[in-house]
Formats: sequence, C-alpha cells, structure tokens
Amino acid sequence: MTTRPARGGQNPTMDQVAEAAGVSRATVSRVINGAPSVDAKIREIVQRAIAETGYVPNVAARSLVTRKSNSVALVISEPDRPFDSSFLNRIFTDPYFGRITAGATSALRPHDIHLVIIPTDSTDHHHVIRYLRQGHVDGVLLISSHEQDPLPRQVHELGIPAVVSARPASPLAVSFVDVDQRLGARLAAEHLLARGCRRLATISGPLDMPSSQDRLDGFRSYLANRGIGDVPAVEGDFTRHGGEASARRLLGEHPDIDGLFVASDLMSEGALRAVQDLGRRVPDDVAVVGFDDSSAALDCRPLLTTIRQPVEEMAAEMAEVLMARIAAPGRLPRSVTFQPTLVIRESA
Amino acid sequence: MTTRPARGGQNPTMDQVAEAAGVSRATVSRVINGAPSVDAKIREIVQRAIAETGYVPNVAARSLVTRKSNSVALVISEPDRPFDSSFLNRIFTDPYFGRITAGATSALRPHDIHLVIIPTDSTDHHHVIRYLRQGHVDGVLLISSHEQDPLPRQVHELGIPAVVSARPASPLAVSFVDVDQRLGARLAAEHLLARGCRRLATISGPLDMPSSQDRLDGFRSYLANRGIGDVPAVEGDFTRHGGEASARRLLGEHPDIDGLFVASDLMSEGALRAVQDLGRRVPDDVAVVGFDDSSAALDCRPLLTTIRQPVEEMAAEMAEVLMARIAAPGRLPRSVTFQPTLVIRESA
DNA sequence: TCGGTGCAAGAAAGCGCTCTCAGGCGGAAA
DNA sequence: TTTCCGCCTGAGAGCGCTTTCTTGCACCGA
Repeated sequence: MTTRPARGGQNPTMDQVAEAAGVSRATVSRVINGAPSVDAKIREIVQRAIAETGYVPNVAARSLVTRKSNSVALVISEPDRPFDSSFLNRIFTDPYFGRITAGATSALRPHDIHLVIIPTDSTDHHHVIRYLRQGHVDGVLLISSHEQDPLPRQVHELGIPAVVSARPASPLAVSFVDVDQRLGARLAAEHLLARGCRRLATISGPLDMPSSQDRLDGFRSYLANRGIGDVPAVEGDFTRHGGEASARRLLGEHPDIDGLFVASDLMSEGALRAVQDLGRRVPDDVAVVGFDDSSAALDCRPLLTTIRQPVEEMAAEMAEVLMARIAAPGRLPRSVTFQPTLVIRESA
Repeated sequence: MTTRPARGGQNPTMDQVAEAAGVSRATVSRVINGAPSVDAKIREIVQRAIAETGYVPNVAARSLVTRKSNSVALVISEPDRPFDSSFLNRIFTDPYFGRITAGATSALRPHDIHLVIIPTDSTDHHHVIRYLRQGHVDGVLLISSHEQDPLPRQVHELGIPAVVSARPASPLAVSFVDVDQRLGARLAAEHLLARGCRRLATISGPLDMPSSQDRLDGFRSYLANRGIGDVPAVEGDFTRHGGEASARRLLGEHPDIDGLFVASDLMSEGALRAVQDLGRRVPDDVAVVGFDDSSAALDCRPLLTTIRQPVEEMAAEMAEVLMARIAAPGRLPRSVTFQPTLVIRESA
C-alpha cells in the first residue's frame, strides 16, 4: 500500500477513488465494507485505486449514516470528589483504574474500537449525559462503585448500551461484571485463621461502596461462624496514606491484633509500613492480607499476601459484554461474577 | 431545562425543533451556535423548543460539515515493547503517564474537548496513522521519548496539528514541550555535592531516550567541571525492579559510593530498597536523589529527595499549544521548556 | 410616495458516506 | 433463437447538520 500524505490536509473522497477505478461510488463502498457480491477483478481494481489515491474513509460521514462511532466511553464516576487536578491525578495514578483501562483497551483492540476515558464527579454528570446523547460513542463502560451514585440509572434511562463495573446498589436491568467480594473476604479470613491468628481486625474500604460492605460483612460473618466475634474495623479510603493511618489507629486501640485484612493493596502498603514502624514484625507478630493483587502488592516489603481479583480480565469481560450488547441491543442484561483467589506471598 | 430521555434511543433532529418553534432549521442552527444576528424573541422561542424536545445535536452530522471532532488523541508511543497486556498494564500503571493524562484532561476540559488515549508500539504505527487520517480527532498529543521513533515525523507529515512531549531527536518543525533535563541533572549534582558526597554514581534511563542522555550527560559534565570524573553509571529501565537491580549492581562494583542520582522516582524506590538491603543507611551512608517528583517519591522510605518536573503542567501546556494550533493551523511551531526544581525531603 | 439600505430569516446546496432499488447483462432452459 | 432468471453494478436518495445566498421586510431620506 502506498501511504501518501494527504495533500493540503485534504483527504481524497470515495468519489475520487471511484473515478480512478472507473466504477461507481457504490462499488467502492462495497469493496471497502467487504460485501461479497463484488467481482474479484473489479475488487482488485478498486483496491489498487484506494492504495494509489491513499484513500481513507471519513468517519464522520460514515457514522452519520451507520449511526456507529466505533468508540466507547470508559466513565469513571467518583461522586464525592471535587473535580480538580488532584482528583484527576488520583484517578489516573491509581493502579486499580490503570488495570481497568489496560484490560478494556486490550479487549477492544481486536474490535477496532477506541476508548474515550471520562472521569466524572457528581457535579459533572450532565456533561457526561450530554456527551453520551450526542452520539460520540456506541456504548459505555461505567465504573461506579458508590451506593448513591445516580449515574448508572441515568445512563440506563438513556437507552445506550452500557455495562457497569459492579452490581448496582438498587436493582437495575443492566449488565454488570463483578467479583465475588464475600468469597474474597472469606478466603482472607480462612488464611489468617489457618496461620493461627485469632485476634483479627480489618481495614475496610469506604462504606458507601457495596463492595466495601460486602468485604467487611463477608469477613466478619465468616469469623462469627467460627466463633470469633467483635472484629474491630476501621474505614479506609483506598489510599496508601489512609491505610497507614488506619493501621496505626487500629493497633493503637487494639494492641494485641495478630491478623489484619486490608481491603486493598494500596492501603496494605501503608498498613504494612505502620505495623512495622510500630515495632511489630510481619507476618510473625501481625499477619497482613491485602485485596486486589495489583502491582502494589509487589512493592510491599514483605511481599504482600493478597486476594487476587482479576481486574484486567474483568474489564475485558465488560468490554466483550458491551460489544455483544451493541451488536444485539435487544438481548437481556448479562452479569458475570468472577472468583477471587488467594495469592500467598510473605506478609501472611 | 427539561431533560427527557430519547424515545426509543432516537434523538430528535433539528428539523423537529424547527417545526416546534415555528422557524427554519437554519435559525435553530444559528441559535445553537450563538450567532448574534437572531432576534431575542425568536432566540427564546427556539431555546424553549430545544428544551421541550430534549434536542441534542448529532455530532457526526456536525463534524461532517465543520470538519471538527472536538476530541484529540493522546498517543503514547513506546517503540520497543511488544503490544501485549503487560505492556498496556505498564503504561496505564506508570505514574508518569498517569500524570500526563491527568494534566491533559484537565486542560482540555474547559475547551469541551475529549481525550482518546492510544498506546502504541512500533508494529502498530499504521493503525495510529489510519486513525488520525480518518478524522477521528482534531489533533494529537504525542508522547514519544525514544530517539529512533519514526512516529513524530510520520504524524508531522500527515499535516494534522500535533504537539510532541520532548524535543525531537532530529530537527522537525513541530511544537514540543520539554523540561530542561540537563539543568535537572545539575541540580541533583549540586545538591549531592553540597551534602558532602564525593563518590557519586547514577542510574540513568534507557539510553535510546534523548532525555536520559541529557540527564546522564548533564550530571557527568557538571561534576567533571568540579573535578569529579569517572562517575559510574548503569542504564535502568524506569521500573522499580530495574532500579533495585541497577543499584545492587552499582554498589557491588563500587562499594564506596556515597551519593546516587537516579533518573526516575520509580527506579529510586527500588534503589532505596537495594541500598538499605545492602546495609547502607540513607542518606547517611548513601544519599539518593530521584527525578520526577511523582507520587512514588512519597511512597519511599526515607521520603525521596528528588528533581521535580511539573508533568501535569507540561501536559496541560501541550494541550493549550495544541488548541492554539488547531485554532490557527498556519502558525509557526512553538516550543516551551519548563524548569525543574529540587525538592528536598529525607533521602538526600 | 418611492427607491435605497440594512438586517433578520428562509431556501437550498452540500459535507462524504451507505444502502435500497432498479437496470443491464450473461447464461441456461425451451 | 428467444425468454427468463439471477447476479452484479450504478443511480440516487438521504443521514443531520452548517452556511451561503436570496428574499422579505422595515425603516429612512429624498
């Protein structure tokens, strides 16, 4: 293929290709879109003409008639944050969102679909809604983890194909992908128990997230069934710094803790630091189990034992479900739940 | 404004608004685009009709005629990596790229322009070129740091507005934004010298990056002018793990090193770990200065003294320069160089 | 009163593409 | 040879919008 720079920024049109090939515009269109009913000889002539003119379809014209944009939005909704640069920084620096982006990008790539990443807070929803209604994208991957977030419902009412990253707090006929949070918490509890820990505690995620509630609840209720009640918990914020502060507080109030379940790896990194600063050895004095198995788990010392959730695969699955939904909008919503696994390293 | 869900996924068209308002389509268009020559009374009638019908312009139709898409691409070009999921993971998890994304997003937001993030390796350039030629975006922010990367030139030849993240290796009439790398290296050297360090060494970035060469060269030549020659250096890869390995190697070969300049914070984190594992105290036995001042600098223990490059501001500036270029394509290329600063914490 | 002027609104021509529909041509059957 | 059928190609409408050009109208000066 001869790649030739567009002259004057002006790409050739399909008409010019048609003329060069001595056929009609319709035939060129058929060749480009792979219609089977084109004579092989003509097809080749057209393809040569396309190569020679350096023709590239104009996507605006194409989507005007097909009503497809070949891109999807990845909307990251964090309702409570003010929309400032530190908010953006936290979003784009958080390994969790990074893994989601990576997973979605890689799944979308073979479909030749591009991702538009849209972070949003609650003051900003109307922008997002407008963006979606304008037809910029064919569908939405919606990362929304907070209970009160109205965005999933709003997007659903728009009628645009969407897949949400977690089971919606209130029932909604929408596709979602999630991990079995309670099972994850239970795996952590089992492992700590098996190590011989008896004075357990946990640092949860923000409690306005159903996932945080499920992890906390799953942890406590499993232990309760094993006769261990009154498990101390403090609410964290999914940051390193928050994890450090929470661990410090927990150990201050309950100095005899010997096992800690922390609801994210990032928080675990901070917690590990606090525990060791307080003179406890990990895992001998205090065993720590994280959650996520993100790259942060390998940045910890000792290396973090953690509950793996396959975030990339989950995001890829979201993308696939979305693709299916775009292809066949009539179909019933589909939800997929992934199983977490225990990854044993050094911290527990 | 009455926000009303599109019935059946079908948005109202401008014709319907025109009919509802009892005016022509042209007038509706003028109202929407803020043309001054519309009677105030009619303007209001039209606006009411827009609100009542829940009209939202169709972007495909609009860009077909305006030849604007209101989005720009952020192309992250890492030539040597195979395009697999671990590549994507590294890209989207690296705080450097995260900061760039955050900075660009925040600068573009007031312009109502959206970002399409496109990671690419060298096997993939034709995809990117095709994407750009199809008119998906109005311009490109190109993150390309490797000397041999042909993408900047290819994009430039496309004639599409573009801004590159670093001075191109070979002269190219293209706008770019960069930081004064040599000055950064010099600040690090000065600081280490001022602390009393005399046996200095450095972990550089990959040497096929002009920025890495500049940091290395700037470091060495400043020291040479101060009578310190033969400064050992090993080539790193901008990962934590690479930093750890490099530091280990460096201290193995030169056990008397008392000051270390590491070309990124991520590598510094690993280096700090290696240095301390080897039984040296930081900063007393070995002082360490990083580069970036990313969030990783605060994850280090001791907290990392580092050379700050204002990545978010640089990305924002790239976005602004690009906007200006899109608005006035004729203008001469513009390049902006930012000054790095020394941020003193605990490690040096 | 009449012609000229200026301004606001409408008519209509595309933007580049897809896709339906109709037409033409060749081959097979009679 | 004629008729019919089926397959391939071309003509043309139309996607929803912007924008130029034209028209209509009110107002002013002569």
